[in-house]
Amino acid sequence: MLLESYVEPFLQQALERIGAAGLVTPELEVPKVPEHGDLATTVALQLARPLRRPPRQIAEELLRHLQLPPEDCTVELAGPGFINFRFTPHFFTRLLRTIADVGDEFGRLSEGAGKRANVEYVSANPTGPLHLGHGRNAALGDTIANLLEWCGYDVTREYYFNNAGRQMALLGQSVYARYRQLLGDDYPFPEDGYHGDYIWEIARELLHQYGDSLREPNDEHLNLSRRTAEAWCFGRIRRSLERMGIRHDVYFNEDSLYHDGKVDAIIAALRERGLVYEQDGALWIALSRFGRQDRVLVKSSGEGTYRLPDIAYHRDKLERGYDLIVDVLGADHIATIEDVLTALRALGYDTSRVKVVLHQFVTLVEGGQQVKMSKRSGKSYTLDELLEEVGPDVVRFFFLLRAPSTHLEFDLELARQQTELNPVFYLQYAHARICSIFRHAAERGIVPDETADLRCLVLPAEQALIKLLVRFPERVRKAARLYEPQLLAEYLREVAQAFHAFYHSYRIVGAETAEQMHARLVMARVTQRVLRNGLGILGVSAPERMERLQD
RNA sequence: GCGCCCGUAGCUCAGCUGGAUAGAGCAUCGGCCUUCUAAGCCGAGGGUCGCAGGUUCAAAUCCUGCCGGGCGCGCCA
Repeated sequence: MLLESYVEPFLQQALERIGAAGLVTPELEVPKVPEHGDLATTVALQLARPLRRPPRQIAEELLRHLQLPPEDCTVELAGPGFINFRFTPHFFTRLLRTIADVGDEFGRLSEGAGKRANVEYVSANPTGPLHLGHGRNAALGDTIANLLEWCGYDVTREYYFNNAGRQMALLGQSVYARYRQLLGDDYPFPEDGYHGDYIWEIARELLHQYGDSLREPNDEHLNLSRRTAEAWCFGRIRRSLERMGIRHDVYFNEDSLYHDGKVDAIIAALRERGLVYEQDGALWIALSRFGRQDRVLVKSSGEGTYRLPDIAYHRDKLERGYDLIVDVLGADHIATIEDVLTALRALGYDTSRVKVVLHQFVTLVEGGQQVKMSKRSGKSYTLDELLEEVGPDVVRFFFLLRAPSTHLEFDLELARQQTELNPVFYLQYAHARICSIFRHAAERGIVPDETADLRCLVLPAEQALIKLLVRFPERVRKAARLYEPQLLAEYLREVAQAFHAFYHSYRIVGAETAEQMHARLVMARVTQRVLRNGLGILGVSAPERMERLQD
């Protein structure tokens, strides 16, 4: 961003001089190989057609009009018509000075300042412990929220709590059945009941609290069983999330939508616009008018389907006036969320503020065998177990390393095995190393000079690191705009790599001159900030020291 | 059958709104610790980017078709 904004005016001017302004939008990109410079543009190639001239000739002419100060940047023509920009070492040390002066909060952006964003994530049904798929959703959603905060948004983290409907009744019945069985009664277990071990646990709690006083299977007792189960599951979910460093600002209860009339209001609004009709005793929403399928909103039993409160919930979020609403959802919600948004558009809402981030499923592999995850059968591998085995940093990083749109194969054996060599340690180690350098300096009574002259940082290893450091804000922006945290994770790996490489070849505290030492300390400080801030966005800790594993 | 996603190195995956020689980690092989932490550094091998067309000066990237895998498509959530 810094480099681009420096070049753009010069390029624009050159385009005007050759009479090609407006024909194409001049784009600048970072070449893949360093030999091609720090920035490149393909405008000459793109202009070949409209100008009906060979691209190299256009490039040559542009080159004559590109008047960049040679002490900052040199320009060259390459290949079929690329124009490459190469900035001078001095230019980069000046940039380093600029970003060093920004301070600890380097990377913060202001484009979202004054705007409010709502990020909804996890939103797992309170019918059991979280499993791995929820873990991915949690890591992704929380990181997206962090990214938006770094872009300046005022972010609300929200959990939509599905505590109404048939599934909750079923959960209560399952627990009640186990409770009765604990009492030694031959009580039938519900057909599609929840089979997990935790159901027994909740039943034991019920027994512990109420003894055999709930033996009569009436509504009150079943309701009590349901509420106990709900509270148990919710508490367990919150504890799991807290272990991952996640805390939502708002827990939105589905049943509140029924209590305060928001569900009825949706029906009334749809009816008013003629968007619903009755058939077979049920109330349908006419989505086929908008290229989708008609769906049942209210069952013939009088109960609403889940789509109904979902619409009410999203309407509520829209009416709360957020500038941006992000839904982080598993791939199985694709059809549903489209129905919801279609319904809201039909009601006259502008849904362009809603961004749906879909992530694919997590498949669990153990010993080359795929493990099926099903909550009802109770055979799922829980997020807690994973957190226990590899720790929160590894869990978060593992989930964030993949693009949301790709399927994530989670190999349990590999995860256990790789605890000691997980890529996350690579980043943390670079941070710990820098902390160690500052400790070392302090032990020697060295006070880093934050205002040091940086012009001596001209070695390739130093320049390579600086070039990466100046890109941090832009990478944050990009990861945020695309909702793809793995872009940031990959960038941080590059930064760590560049620092490790520098560290291996050169000394900081033991540098040849004091000037060099202080300049390198500034560079190390900025690297430390980038790593700490970047890891913070990913929700991964930045330890000040790490134990040596081998000798 | 219809919809969404994926197919890139032995394995798991990056590849930025099309760009110059396709990358990383792990695994394999070879070097490097009297030094601010070797959870590190340097190097090597390893690819018909699923297949076939199309658009383009330029395709892993965009379009179409096919093959293979995942997930949805309920008066379940």
